[in-house]
Amino acid sequence: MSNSKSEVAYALVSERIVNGAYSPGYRLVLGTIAEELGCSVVPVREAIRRLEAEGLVHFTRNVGATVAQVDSTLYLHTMQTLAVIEPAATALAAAAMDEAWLKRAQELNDAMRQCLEDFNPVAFTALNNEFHQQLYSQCPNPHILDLVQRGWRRLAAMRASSFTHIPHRARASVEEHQHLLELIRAHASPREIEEAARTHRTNTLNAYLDQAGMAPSVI
Amino acid sequence: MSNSKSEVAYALVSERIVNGAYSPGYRLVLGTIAEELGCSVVPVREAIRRLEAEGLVHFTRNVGATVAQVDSTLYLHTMQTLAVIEPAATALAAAAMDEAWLKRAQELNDAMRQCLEDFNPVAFTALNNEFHQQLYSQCPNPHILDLVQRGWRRLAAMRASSFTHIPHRARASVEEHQHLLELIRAHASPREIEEAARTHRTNTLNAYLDQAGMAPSVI
DNA sequence: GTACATCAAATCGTATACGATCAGTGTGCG
DNA sequence: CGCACACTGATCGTATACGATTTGATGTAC
Repeated sequence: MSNSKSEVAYALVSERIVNGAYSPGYRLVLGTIAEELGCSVVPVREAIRRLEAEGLVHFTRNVGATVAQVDSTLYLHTMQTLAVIEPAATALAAAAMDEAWLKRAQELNDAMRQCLEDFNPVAFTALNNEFHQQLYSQCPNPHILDLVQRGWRRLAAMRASSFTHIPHRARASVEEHQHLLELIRAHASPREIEEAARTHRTNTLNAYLDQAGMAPSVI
Repeated sequence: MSNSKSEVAYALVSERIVNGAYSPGYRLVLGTIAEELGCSVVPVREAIRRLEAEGLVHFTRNVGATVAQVDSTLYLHTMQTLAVIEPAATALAAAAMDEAWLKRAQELNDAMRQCLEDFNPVAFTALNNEFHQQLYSQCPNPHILDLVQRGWRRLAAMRASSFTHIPHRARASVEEHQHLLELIRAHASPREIEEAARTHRTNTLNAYLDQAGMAPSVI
């Protein structure tokens, strides 16, 4: 028995938020979830508080928890944070990347390119997530790695509200990925790699901001 | 009654860790803390889990919690994370900085310079913290701001082993602060400000690493 | 003397119970 | 007719109780 009940509760609620079963604003009642899980409210409570700390749910004392509402400001803030952290994680990870890792990343990006031909945006998004994870997963700094993963989780949670639909960025993304891979393959300096990764992320963020009629991010 | 008991417990334990009353490795027993607070273990448990999420305590299932051990690796990771985030926070905050804020920051740095003359390292460290907080506190992105504050809290918790060991950095710090202030005053680009702030932090980190006989940080 | 099984104390994990707090609703008064 | 206030149902916050797990020690066999 490796899992405590509070971990089970955490996994369940977390999963449902990320895959959209609980949409933003949905009210999370401790008693109801506990009943569904066949346990008492105590472990559920702990799970909810953990989710609150990650920003996936909003919690008000004596009132209860709801799945975090997504608005463009929240998206901006999350994406901006990721724009700072993920490139750093990638740059740190680059040193630890061997041929096998690079090969896998290259395959993922090639598959993304294929998705462009096939007009398959769902697969494209999935591959995009996997590609980025492949790049930063070797980051030797666990704090930074953790922050990046949290950021992506939050983005995944708000994917349901179709914030990430910026189709005309897809082709440029693939090219920017390719450039990044070539820098890593050539053992470019960490700063160059970080710079390229940040440009990639900032471009995506600004494409969204532009579409929403907002000013571009200063970072 | 604005504070719940779990918040009180959180504040108490947190305070004791940061000010050193609970030193690293100290065993945090739920029942004992609950008794001291005059409440049951449930709120204490929640507080401990929150502290775990922040990295201030280490928690093992069915065993218990201890104050996080500090080693040079942990210091490196925390400092490296801060080296990525804090400069970004400062750059974002720069746009929102008015004259009053700049003036206050200048006063703090001048006071630090005075501490150099007076050989007052304790006051110097306190002013240093305040100076940095002054810089990033106006950051309009609450996620980034939160991450920076958590980083500083962790450093505070391990302060015993950090800043006091690299006194020769103090004078350079003041000069780097001054440079940063001048960039902000001149409305330099966010990237320039970020670059200067990162150089400042990386220099401090590398001074520590060098002294510890470790290789400099790649970021 | 060492290795292993067994046991007991300490501590955590969770269930249940009850008091506290809040949002919504209805009623009385202005 | 509108506002203020008390009431009510739902839900959270915490106390208490007990079972589950770990750890370290003790005893026994080899």
